[in-house]
Amino acid sequence: MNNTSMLSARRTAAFRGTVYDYYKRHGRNLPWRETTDAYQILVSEVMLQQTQVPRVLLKYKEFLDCFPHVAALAAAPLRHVLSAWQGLGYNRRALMLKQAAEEIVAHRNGIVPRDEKGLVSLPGIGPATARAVMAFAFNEPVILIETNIRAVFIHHFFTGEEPVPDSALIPLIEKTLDRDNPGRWYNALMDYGTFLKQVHANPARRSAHHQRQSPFEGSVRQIRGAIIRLILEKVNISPGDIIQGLPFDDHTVSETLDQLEREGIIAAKMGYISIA
DNA sequence: AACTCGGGGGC
DNA sequence: GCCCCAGAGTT
Repeated sequence: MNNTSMLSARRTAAFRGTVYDYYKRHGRNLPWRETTDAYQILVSEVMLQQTQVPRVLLKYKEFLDCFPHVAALAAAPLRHVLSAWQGLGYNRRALMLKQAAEEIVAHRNGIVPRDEKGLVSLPGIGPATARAVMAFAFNEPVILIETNIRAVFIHHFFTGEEPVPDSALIPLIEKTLDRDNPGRWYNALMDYGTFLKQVHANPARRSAHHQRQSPFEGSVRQIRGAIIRLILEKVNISPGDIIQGLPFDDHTVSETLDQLEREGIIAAKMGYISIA
């Protein structure tokens, strides 16, 4: 009952109807759905990696005002990019997005790749982001899997089953894909998945690929975020100032500074720390 | 396959 | 408190 051969044309049509019916009534109006500009969509997809829609809404337009096209982002100082990124978390995404923009300007004539291979070759862009850009910017009929889509297919086709690997979802996604408008279809799936999570225990938790996060309080990533904020506030700051200014273990802060430097997010020069 | 990377809101 | 989030990179 849960395999592809049992997914009849009738059930396929019914499933699409359920998803599209929800979308027509309760679909979200989101700014990145109002454009087909590949750069603007790429920015939204990177922001949305492990970050909820309401949070991205707070920063998206402002970010595009600061960096309206790929050349602007490529040419911008990382400090400005990180400032615009504050509130989104996972600061290295901002670094990689800027590096991707630099690569596009330097080696791709300023044009965002249209194919998965080209997109995935860019820093910070994996298969999910690449396919999302292909679906939403270029309306390509790719097989897109992310947490909302997992929620929908696991809820509808794998009742009570766990764990559910993506390999079991792919044939269903393939079969039910609306090839007349892949972009609209995936938007509808994601909105419907968000809805399902509100009324059921998160079905995506039954994905074989689901992973709980370690606690934030007391974590290294808490320290990393605090360090970046401190450097953005104060232009000339020494490692000692940072260590003294943060309520965390001195040695851990010191090692975290080294880590951020190795990643190319911050730089040490003449006894001062700055954004790289 | 398991772990790390932010930050905040829902419950 | 615990949970999650339009994932990617590293080991």
